[in-house]
Amino acid sequence: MQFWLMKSEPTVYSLADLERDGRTAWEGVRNYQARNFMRDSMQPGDLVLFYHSNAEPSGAAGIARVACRAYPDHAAFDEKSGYYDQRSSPEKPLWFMIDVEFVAHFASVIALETIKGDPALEGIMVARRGMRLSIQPLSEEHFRHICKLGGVAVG
DNA sequence: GCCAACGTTGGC
DNA sequence: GCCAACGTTGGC
Repeated sequence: MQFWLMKSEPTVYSLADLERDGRTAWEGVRNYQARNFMRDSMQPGDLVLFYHSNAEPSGAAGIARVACRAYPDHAAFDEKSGYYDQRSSPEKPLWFMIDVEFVAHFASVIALETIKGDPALEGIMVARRGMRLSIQPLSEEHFRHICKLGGVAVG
């Protein structure tokens, strides 16, 4: 079992949206490193910190869970989609996605500022300056610590 | 294969 | 809205 952080702009898709939907396809990832994490490493049952970026405040909003193995991102095949990529086809898909399902909201958002200032979270990738990767691996210790800050018991 | 130009991300 | 960081593209 691995732990992940996944970013989403709440004005585009928030944790509250995921709670309403129950489960959603994480379409539109167009970065090779993030794609490789989804395609090669993410397993059903892995836990995810749902991170709100470009938000007030930006930070970890709650928890989601990986719901299935990676499969081709069909938004890349759809010419009308903003995520369309002509290099990807159903025969030879370039981009992949997973489904995530809602688990829990934190009592309040754990702000990036809080994460950066917490010695227990030293070295966490999201706190690194200029870190733009939208899917990041996370140590179990860091994951559990943030859940504790958020008032949610996991496992 | 180098690297400058360009586009995007995302905190602030 | 600004701009630093950094990924991608494309000319050579």
